[in-house]
Amino acid sequence: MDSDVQRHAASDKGEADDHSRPAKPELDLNQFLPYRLNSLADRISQALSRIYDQRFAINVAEWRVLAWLSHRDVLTAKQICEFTRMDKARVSRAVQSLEERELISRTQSTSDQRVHYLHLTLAGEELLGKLIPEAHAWETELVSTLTAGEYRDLLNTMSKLERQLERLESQR
Amino acid sequence: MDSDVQRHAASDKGEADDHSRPAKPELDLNQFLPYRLNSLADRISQALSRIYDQRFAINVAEWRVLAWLSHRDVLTAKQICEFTRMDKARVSRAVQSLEERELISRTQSTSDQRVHYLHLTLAGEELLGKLIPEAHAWETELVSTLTAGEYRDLLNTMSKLERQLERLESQR
DNA sequence: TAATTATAGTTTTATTTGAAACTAAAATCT
DNA sequence: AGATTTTAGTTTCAAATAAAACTATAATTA
Repeated sequence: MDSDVQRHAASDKGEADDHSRPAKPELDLNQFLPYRLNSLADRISQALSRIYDQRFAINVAEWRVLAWLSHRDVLTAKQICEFTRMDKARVSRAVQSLEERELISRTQSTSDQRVHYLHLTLAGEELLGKLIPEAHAWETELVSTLTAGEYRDLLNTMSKLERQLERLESQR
Repeated sequence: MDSDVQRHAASDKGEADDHSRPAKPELDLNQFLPYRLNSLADRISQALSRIYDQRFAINVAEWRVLAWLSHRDVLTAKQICEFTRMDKARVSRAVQSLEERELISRTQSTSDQRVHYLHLTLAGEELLGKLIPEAHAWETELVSTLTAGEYRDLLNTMSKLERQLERLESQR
């Protein structure tokens, strides 16, 4: 394959047989999981966000808020931060814009004046009624070349990586 | 084949008998590949970029440029754009900053005054000499819970998705 | 109960980024 | 050859974002 890529150490640099100098390090980004994962995710995200954006004028943050609300009915901004792992400022802005467009509404908690319960409005549900099937259809097309087993394994492997990430992050 | 993947579109909600109100759409983001992939990639990228950033004051764009140069010795900015799929402005800035720090150097092509050949300086190689092993070690830890087969399958599946993405993108 | 600390959410500030405009050089066309 | 278009790379501009400061409430503690 990419056999000859390996070669070309620190070769022609002149200091010739210098012992102290470290061998030329090399990294094939295409074999490097973080890079591969990131660029794949990026491409997918961009392709999909074209749907959100062009057809519904929704950005990714807004889409995530809506999607979680479709799933959980009532949530606070804090919870959305946790679930989506988005920054609270980003969530705050998404919520604000969705409320302005009356796709969601907020009701202040009586027991704690700081928290606001978020829920979809009818308009929000209607929008999701169109958007979700489209998103699903797109995903289906994307994964249409995978077998059911491959798809399942992919999600499983991703879960494993997530758990390991959890461990690594808690260590530091 | 990809049987059960198909399902759960706008399926069970049956616009059936109820005429006026649309059935409540629902999406479980945790089962939605684009979301899962994106948040996993994001977390990995962030964790890893802490290494680049804290220990070497390198951002992700710069890291990618360096990594490709470790791999290919001499590249133009254009090529780096293609390989990394990064915006040319972003590449331009990364190159600029790396050159200022003398981690890479540029030599103008004699045959075409517009292009500049980029290559690592000795300092750049030295930095990579430390950074690459660390990045590799981190990746190894990350995937340490996967079997060799799982890891291979993951990369394969990702390649499939990339190819499909290519197809989908060329269609539109 | 008063003072301190923590929490939910917003706003401000600075940075990052992509898109578009731009520059200079090359390639193509007439 | 001169005019037009393309290309490589940079700079400018506007939008998105994260981090930090901030506001208002609630919880803790002394």
